[in-house]
Amino acid sequence: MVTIYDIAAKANVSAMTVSRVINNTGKISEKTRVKVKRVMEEMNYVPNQTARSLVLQQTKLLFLLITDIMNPFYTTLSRGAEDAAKKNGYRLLFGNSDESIEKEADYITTILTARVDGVLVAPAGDPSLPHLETLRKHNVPFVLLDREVPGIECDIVLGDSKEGARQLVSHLVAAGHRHIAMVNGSPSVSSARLRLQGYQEGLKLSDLRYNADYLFETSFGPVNDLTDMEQWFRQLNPRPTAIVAGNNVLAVETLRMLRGRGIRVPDDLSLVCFDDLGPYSEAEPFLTVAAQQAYQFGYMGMQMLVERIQEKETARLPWKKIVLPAELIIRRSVQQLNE
Amino acid sequence: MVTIYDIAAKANVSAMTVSRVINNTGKISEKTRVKVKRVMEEMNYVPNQTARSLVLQQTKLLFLLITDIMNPFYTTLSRGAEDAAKKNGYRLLFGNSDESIEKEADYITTILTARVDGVLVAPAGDPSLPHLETLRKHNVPFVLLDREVPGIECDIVLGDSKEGARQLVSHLVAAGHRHIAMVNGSPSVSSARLRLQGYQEGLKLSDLRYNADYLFETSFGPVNDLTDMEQWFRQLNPRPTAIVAGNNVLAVETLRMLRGRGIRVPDDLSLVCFDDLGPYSEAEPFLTVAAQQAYQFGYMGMQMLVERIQEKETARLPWKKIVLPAELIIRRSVQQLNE
DNA sequence: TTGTACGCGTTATCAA
DNA sequence: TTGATAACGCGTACAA
Repeated sequence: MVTIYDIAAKANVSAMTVSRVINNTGKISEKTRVKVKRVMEEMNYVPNQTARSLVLQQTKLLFLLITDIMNPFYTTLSRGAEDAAKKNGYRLLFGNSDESIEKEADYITTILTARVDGVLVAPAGDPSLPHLETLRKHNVPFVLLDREVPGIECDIVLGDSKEGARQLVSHLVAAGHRHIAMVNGSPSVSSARLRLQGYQEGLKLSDLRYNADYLFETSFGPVNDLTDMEQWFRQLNPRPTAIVAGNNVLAVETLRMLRGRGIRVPDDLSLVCFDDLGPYSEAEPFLTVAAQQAYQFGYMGMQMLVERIQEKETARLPWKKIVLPAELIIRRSVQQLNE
Repeated sequence: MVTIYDIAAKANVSAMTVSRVINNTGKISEKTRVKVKRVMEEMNYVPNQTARSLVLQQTKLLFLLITDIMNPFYTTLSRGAEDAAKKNGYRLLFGNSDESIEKEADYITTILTARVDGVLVAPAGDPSLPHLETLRKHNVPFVLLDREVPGIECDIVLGDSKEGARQLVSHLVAAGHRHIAMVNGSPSVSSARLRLQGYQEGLKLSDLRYNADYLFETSFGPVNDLTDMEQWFRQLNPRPTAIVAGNNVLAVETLRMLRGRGIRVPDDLSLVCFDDLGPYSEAEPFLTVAAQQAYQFGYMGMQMLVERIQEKETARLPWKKIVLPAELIIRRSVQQLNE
């Protein structure tokens, strides 16, 4: 491994001078600068970030913890975070908790030992609280994404889940639907709770009664075994004419379940959901959705994180909260019942 | 920051003893071990991976460079790599080159300065050669994924692109298609070249003539502007009855282009592609594809990488090459022309 | 079983 | 404008 000492020796200067050339600090004569640069080229010198981090007490490394790397919402969000990180001179580590508190705990350990400068977290749910407290205790700045965690105050980027869900229901009602079921994420996830509330409010606004039997709660991630959902659906009476899915993954899973039972969408049943499907929606504009600005979640969250890191020593700013609206995109998955 | 010295002071032992407790090395009396452990708990000690890396000359950090984080093939592959890395006690950094040689170059720098122990690379294309040579020069073990790069010898996991493409064509021919076009990735990407060869062989096997006009070459990534593809398609004479897409992203883009022109699949035109669409195919089994074992690409590639890292000092093993077969999955995007 | 001295590669501080 | 020295937190080698 080539070090600044190797460079220094070959260039007949001290290691410090080499360091100054590398970092553009201090005053250096043009002559030595050129000479040192040339030697660095010759020897294929690459600075050792590890040693640098050790003395500078910062890694210029940020971490993004998402809950589902297969979900286009999160991959799009990741692109936003990546772009913003790069723009600010940071590198980005990704982690994928799979909606699991246990895997999340592992990543928290990784984050602490890797001494990253900050973290962007989409928490697995309310039980993430101790993880966030750990980060706080160790002075690791973090910004929450997409989900609130009761008990912790921090910077956060959220979607307007309640309003989005309300719009989805209103859209269904306007199309003549009266029996509207919901397949939602776990109630331990704040966005799931708000979407349920929005669903309930939407019903109320149209003088429809909320029926708990019409609600199926699972995880926001892929559902390995559909039998529970199938059983829930089979015993619904009367059978709903429409289903609201709490997110895109659950919409896909619901679609899968319905297909297994020979039920066509939208002919036999209408389906809408939160979050868009990325490129698939463009290719095949099928699902009517409340689309979130996924890229912005990542980009703005990263901006907030970087600001928080850089203002660490200065005045403590109040926590910031950004709420991004969801946009109703009407496509073909809803049948018009009232003509 | 709490260091082993702080622990040592409070526990009335030397820093070395603390280090031994942490790493379970050397002989330590049960009494001091318990005492040290307790103090570590009390003080919320977290080992400093940076300092550790500096002295051990290894980071236990691996890097996965993919070319498209929005592509289900790569996200699935990532899951495989992640699982295998974790199983081997490594952490994983992700990077996304966006099919761009320039962004790839940036990541190569990141990789070198971060001093990761090894890299899994899906190269952007043949021009990636200097990047790989840089890694080689700096002694960073790497394994190539999905794409070969002429001029470099290394471990690699490939899909059987030629055979997969041949199968897709044969399937179309069997359905009565005679005018089969192809939308493919850049010829500077080895898998694109092989898929083109497979396409040509497939035609030949059925005594069909290869017509260069029927080939449209672009990037394997998202196509921002569809006008070129549209123009290509419009001037085709006779108009093909089927299109083979070089990967899933291009299939989606082709679908988008066709939709823009009011052409329905498969009614007006049939479409098949390399790579599956992940969960979407399950929900809506539409596209007929040559599916690759994406998860295995990542998992096996990571295994090879870890082996290569660990055998770095011992005998130099010959380069390994794994070729994974593609599986034809027949769905609804091909119209039967011959009844 | 435990401790001391040193080095990993870099930068900050202070002196020249 | 340049250099010598110490320090970042940890683990290895050797000594006690």
